[in-house]
Amino acid sequence: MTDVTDVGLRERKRLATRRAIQVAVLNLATERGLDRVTVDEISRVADISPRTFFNYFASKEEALAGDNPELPGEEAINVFVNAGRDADLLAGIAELLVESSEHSVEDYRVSLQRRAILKQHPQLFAMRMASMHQFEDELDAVLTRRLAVDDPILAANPVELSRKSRLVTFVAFAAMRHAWATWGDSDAGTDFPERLRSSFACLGLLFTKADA
Amino acid sequence: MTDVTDVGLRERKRLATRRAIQVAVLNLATERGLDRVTVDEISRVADISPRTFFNYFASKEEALAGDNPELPGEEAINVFVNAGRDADLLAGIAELLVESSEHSVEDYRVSLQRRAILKQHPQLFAMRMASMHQFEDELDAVLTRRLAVDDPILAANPVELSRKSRLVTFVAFAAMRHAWATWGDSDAGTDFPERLRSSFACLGLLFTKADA
DNA sequence: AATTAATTTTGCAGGACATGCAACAATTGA
DNA sequence: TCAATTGTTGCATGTCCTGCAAAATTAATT
Repeated sequence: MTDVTDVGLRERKRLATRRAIQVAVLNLATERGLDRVTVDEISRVADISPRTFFNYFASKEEALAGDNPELPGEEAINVFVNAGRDADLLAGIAELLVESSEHSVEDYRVSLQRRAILKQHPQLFAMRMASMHQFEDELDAVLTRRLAVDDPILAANPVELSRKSRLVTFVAFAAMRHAWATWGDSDAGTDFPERLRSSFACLGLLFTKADA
Repeated sequence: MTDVTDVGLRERKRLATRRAIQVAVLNLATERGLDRVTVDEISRVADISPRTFFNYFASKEEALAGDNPELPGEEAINVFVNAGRDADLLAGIAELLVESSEHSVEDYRVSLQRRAILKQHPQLFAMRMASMHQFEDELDAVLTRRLAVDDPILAANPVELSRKSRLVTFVAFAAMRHAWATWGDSDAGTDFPERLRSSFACLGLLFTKADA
C-alpha cells in the first residue's frame, strides 16, 4: 500500500489525497477535539468532496488511526523462519516488528500528533489494534512456518500447530501493545523500536524467571 | 451490574429491559444478518421506544457484544494476591478469569448465538475486546498488588512495577483472546473455562521450553 | 492525435445513527 | 396521598454512510 514502485500518476494522486485526508483530520482533531470534527470539515480542508472521503476511509476514526503495518520483505521472513530452534523466538519476532515499523516511517510531527490523540481516546487505540486483523493473520502465517520448521513433530499435527501459532501471535501482539503504551506514556524521549525490543525482552524474562 | 442484591422493582425492570434488548438484537441478527437490523426493529421487538434503546446502549453493536466480565469477589482476589511467589502466576490468573466467567453465566443458547455472530463479524469481536478497558484496568490493579507482594524490590520501583503489571495484563488478555478464539472454533463441544485453563497452560509451556 | 477503456471524483437522494431537550409516566419513600 | 427521584417517550436536529449515475481524469490503443 505504501509501495512507491507503481509511480503512475493515478497512484501518486491517490496516495497524495490519502495523506491530505490524514493530515487534515489530525490537524482538526488536534486543534478542536475529535468530537467537534465532521467529515464535511475534513473534506473542505483536504480539498475534496465529502463523498470522496468515503472512497478512502469508512469513517473519520479510520482516517485518524493511521496505516496498518506490513511485514518486512521475503528475505527477512525466510531468515526468521529458518533461524533454527536455538534462536530466541521472541527476539526474532521483535526484530520482524522493528523492521516493519521502520518500513513505513512517516513524518515525526504526524506521529506525535496521532500519539497524542490516541492517548486522549483509548477507544480509538483499541480500534486501531482491532483493525490489524490482516497483519495479525500475516504474522500468524509466518509463525506457523517457523514453528513447523522448529518442531517437525508439531508440524505433523495441524490443529495443535495452528493453536500454538495463534497463541504466539496473540502474545506478540500483547507485547506490541505494551510497546505502544509505554511509548505513548513517554515524553517523546525514546523511539518506538527501542520500546519494542524492551517489551519483548521483558516478556522473555517474565516466565523464565519462574523456574529459578 | 449483574448483582441481584438490589431487588427493587426499578432495578428488576431495568435489567429485564436490558435483557430484552440483548435477546432482540441477537435474534434479529441471527435470522437476517446484522447489517439488515435497525435500531427501530430492535426497539419494536423489545417493546420499547427507539429513544429508550439509547438509554441502554450506545449502539446496536454494543447491545450485541454482551456484558463485560467482572473480577471475582474480594476474598478470591486476596487469595490470589497473597499466593506467594512460588505459586504459578499464570495458573492463578487463569483461575481468576474462570471464576469471573462463571460469575455471569447466561443462557446457553444466547451464548451460542452470540458466538456465531461474533464469528461472522471479526470487527465486533475486536470491539468487544476494546470495550474491556475497565476490566483490563481492574485486572492490572490486582496484578500490581500481586507483583508487589511477590517482589518487594520491584515494589520499590513504581515505574517498573507498573510496566511489568501492564505487560502481564496484556499477555493475560492475549491468552483470554486465544481461549475465546479456540472456543469459537470448536463445535460447541467443550466449555469456556476448560479453554481458558488450556490456553494459559500452553502459554506457560511456551517459554519454559525455551530453556531445555 | 484521436478514440476508447478504465478509474476516480462528485452531487444527490435517502436511510440510519445518535444526542439534547422537555414533557410525561412510573417507582420510591415519607 | 404527596413529593422526590428515576425512567420513558416523542420531537427536532445534525451527522454518518451508502448506492447510483453523470462528469471528469488518467491510461491504453491505434
